[in-house]
Amino acid sequence: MEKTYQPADIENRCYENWEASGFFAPTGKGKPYCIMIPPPNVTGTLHMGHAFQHTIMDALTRYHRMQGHNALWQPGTDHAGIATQMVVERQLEEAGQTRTGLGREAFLEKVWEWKNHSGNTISRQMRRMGDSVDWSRERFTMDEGLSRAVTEVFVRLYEEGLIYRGTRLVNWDPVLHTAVSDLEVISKEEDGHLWHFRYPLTSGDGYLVVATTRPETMLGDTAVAVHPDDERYRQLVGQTVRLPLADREIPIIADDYVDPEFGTGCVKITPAHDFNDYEIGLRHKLPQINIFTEGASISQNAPRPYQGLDRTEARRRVVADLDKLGLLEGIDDHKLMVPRGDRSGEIIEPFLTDQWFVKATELAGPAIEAVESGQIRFVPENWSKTYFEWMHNIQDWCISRQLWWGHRIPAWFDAAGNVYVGHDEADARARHSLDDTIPLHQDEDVLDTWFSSALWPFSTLGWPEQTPELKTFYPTTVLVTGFDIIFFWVARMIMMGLKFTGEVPFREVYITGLIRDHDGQKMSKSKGNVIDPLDLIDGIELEALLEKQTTGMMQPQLKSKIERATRKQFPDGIPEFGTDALRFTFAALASTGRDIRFDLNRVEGYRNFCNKLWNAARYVLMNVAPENSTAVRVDEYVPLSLPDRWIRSRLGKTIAAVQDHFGNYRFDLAAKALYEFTWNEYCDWYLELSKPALQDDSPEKPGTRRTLATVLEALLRCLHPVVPFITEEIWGKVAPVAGASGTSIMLQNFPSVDDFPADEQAETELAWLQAFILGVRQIRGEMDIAPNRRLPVLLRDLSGDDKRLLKAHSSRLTQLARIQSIEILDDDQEPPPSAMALMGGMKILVPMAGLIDVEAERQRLEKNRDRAQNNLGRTQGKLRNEQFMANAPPAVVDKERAKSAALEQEITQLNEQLARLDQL
RNA sequence: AGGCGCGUAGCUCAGUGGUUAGAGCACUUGCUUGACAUGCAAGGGGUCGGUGGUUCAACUCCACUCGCGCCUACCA
Repeated sequence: MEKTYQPADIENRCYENWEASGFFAPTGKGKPYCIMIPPPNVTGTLHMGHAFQHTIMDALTRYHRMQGHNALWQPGTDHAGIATQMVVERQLEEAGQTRTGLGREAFLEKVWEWKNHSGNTISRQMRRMGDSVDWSRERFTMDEGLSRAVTEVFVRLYEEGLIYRGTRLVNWDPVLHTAVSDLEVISKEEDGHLWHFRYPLTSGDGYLVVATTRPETMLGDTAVAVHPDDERYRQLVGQTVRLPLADREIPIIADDYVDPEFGTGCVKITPAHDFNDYEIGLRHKLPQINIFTEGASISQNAPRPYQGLDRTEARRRVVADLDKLGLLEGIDDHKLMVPRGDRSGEIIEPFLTDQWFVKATELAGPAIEAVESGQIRFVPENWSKTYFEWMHNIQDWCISRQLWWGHRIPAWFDAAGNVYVGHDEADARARHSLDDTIPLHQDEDVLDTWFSSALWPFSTLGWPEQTPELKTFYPTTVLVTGFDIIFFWVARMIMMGLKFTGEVPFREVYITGLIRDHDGQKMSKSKGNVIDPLDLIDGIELEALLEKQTTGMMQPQLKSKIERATRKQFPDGIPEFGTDALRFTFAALASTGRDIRFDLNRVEGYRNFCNKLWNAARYVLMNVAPENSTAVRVDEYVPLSLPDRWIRSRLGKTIAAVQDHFGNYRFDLAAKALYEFTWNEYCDWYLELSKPALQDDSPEKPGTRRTLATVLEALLRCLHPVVPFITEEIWGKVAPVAGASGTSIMLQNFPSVDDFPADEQAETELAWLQAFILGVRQIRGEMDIAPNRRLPVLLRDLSGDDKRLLKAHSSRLTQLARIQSIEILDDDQEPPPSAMALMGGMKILVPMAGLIDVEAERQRLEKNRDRAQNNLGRTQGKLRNEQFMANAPPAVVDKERAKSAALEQEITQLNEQLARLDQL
């Protein structure tokens, strides 16, 4: 073995071997365990959030596979309609082509080409991460099978009246020329203005003042509204005003919606361009005048002078023209929420169009019930509130998109505009008894990508066919995803799953935190703070990293800023950490919080952990490998020493803890338990304790060798779900000497607590040993005595146990504490001036002669005494408190009594020793 | 406006109604100890955001409060 762990060497080799051997496929035996991957955008790349979630899904899958479950981690990707279409359009643009120039069919060919080209990126990343997905079952939302599921669902929902087509106000992206769902609109506060306009009363005397943040929409006003109880305007209700510029007469109406306190208490009503106004318009049967085109310039429904103007230009002209007419009352600065498309970044227009909708309210009921009843459990539980919050206020879901890339809506129109829905054109005709002579054309639009994603848990398993996989793995076990897509995806999967399979799509939803950068910022391309997980695995030079951060930017003006930030954050680029270190980091960061700051130092720490494990294995192999000595016998009885018994007991408790934490999705605690056992117990203590026991003449040698190997072997299995590569590599070498066999660690059983039962006596005795060694080390450390200098040690006031344990373990003590000699003083023997450590009643003394500074020792003892004194004060305070004595459980009182006695003894001993120092 | 979360060591974070509140990183001191300097040993560092309450006992439970953040819905 190499002296340090070199991850790159082994990781690729390992994975290829696993994959080629078919180890990722479900075994077909045992309890089904299934995780559906949240399908990433096929043309994208995996970011840190994916890497994080994949680590968790893979750890769970490997863990359950090792528990003997029939484990399936189902991989796949989605077609990401808008995002992908945008990318391909941009590529066309660079080549001097346009989507419309190419035509639908040719364009789609281009998209498929791009999909095939870039789709590999994700699978390459996943393989590098060690993801044990069943590649043979990989699915894509636009696959034939999944597309059939989409059509089936659409047709059935349509026939049940749960999908309808209608003219509604929707969120319209005027750049992408498509409707988007309300979830795809990001509203942010921006600086704007509030313009006050005068609308002259038709009756001739005076005017009303309305306020607006969007002056250009006044061209489509069809009313002015006031609050019905507003005394100022009550007598005007029913009258009309003359809409300036448009020169239309519009009514003054009364509606509760108006807040009389805000502005002037008069609101202009533009039903075709505002969601609230739209509702008011419906209530009052107002006309809807659509004054925009699909590109948000002024349409022919507006007065001629404004037609064709862009919306921002139209705004300037409207304001200027009103000003000219003396109708501009004033302009105030005003902060308002501006809705922008999450893809285009452009201001979204409420826009009146024909779209397809899902009646979400009807699907929501059972979906709410499924979580309320506990059929689906959110982890952490609190996220169910977010889910309920949204589900109780759910709006109909606009599912049509004016795009080309996606599932084309299975609806056909005749010349009269009648719509016929079916699985395909022939089916549509058959269902509606239309003969072939009637010309039909298919709806041009496609479905929202999330529509197909909502079917993912069952469409990937073959639905609508009743496949064996569906029967076995559905409902799936757990969904692992981020809180940012609870509405987009989780809720919709629950609704669709229940509707079409009658069962929940998953039993549990584990909601992960969001990976943020070191400063707590969300990682995004525009901030230039995204990290490719592969760059942490393989490392990357600063220059290459800068190049990566600043290419393909949407806002090139930020380049220098990003460069500076990158140089500051990663002055030397990123070193190679390896997959396992990254995975361990993700596991360790997976606590219950919802923001996770990614800290490079943590990765480094866990890289060191891998190296520690590697070297522990090196040590074990040096000592157990048959070529160095006789083979370790695992099949016959050998006596086990105290350290052997102790480490086995500790391992058993670690295994139990890890199982517990996996069950509760506390990967941070699992990682911590594994880290602490490996480093602080196995390496720091057991390996050190094994050294004297491995001397040739030691009777403990056989037991120690066996324990070294068997504990390491089991530890590797315990670690494997989190760090698959290094454990596989080491296991291959350790298993044979530990009496284990098999082709791969990933097919072994997870270690069992039963094989490593608790041994409380061994734990107590080893704790004594540790305390002794620590006592001596403390004196050595604080007195600055060289580590290689062997110390003479005197002991006083030993209990029977002390004597017994000392006798049994003096050689261990001598080695680990680097002791020259141990001498037991009788009670009447006056010890020489010494530094002292206390172990219960027993005193450990290190004679000072030439070694120890009296003043330093005095300070050390005083510090210890003061600390003890403080504690004693607190403890005695409690014991003097009658209420405490009366109300606290007896066990707690006893504990305080014992503590008090021990502290008193300690203080007495320390004071005596301090008095001795004074006499020097 | 409503909902949710966070505030613990210099930094990133665990934590429990009753241990001396922990870890990693950083810091100080000493060490090339035959697995590992990606290491070993010892050490310093926190009135657990604030106030009040419940309790024999609060970092932990409750109320209020300050600060930060997120989500949903918004007053034109």
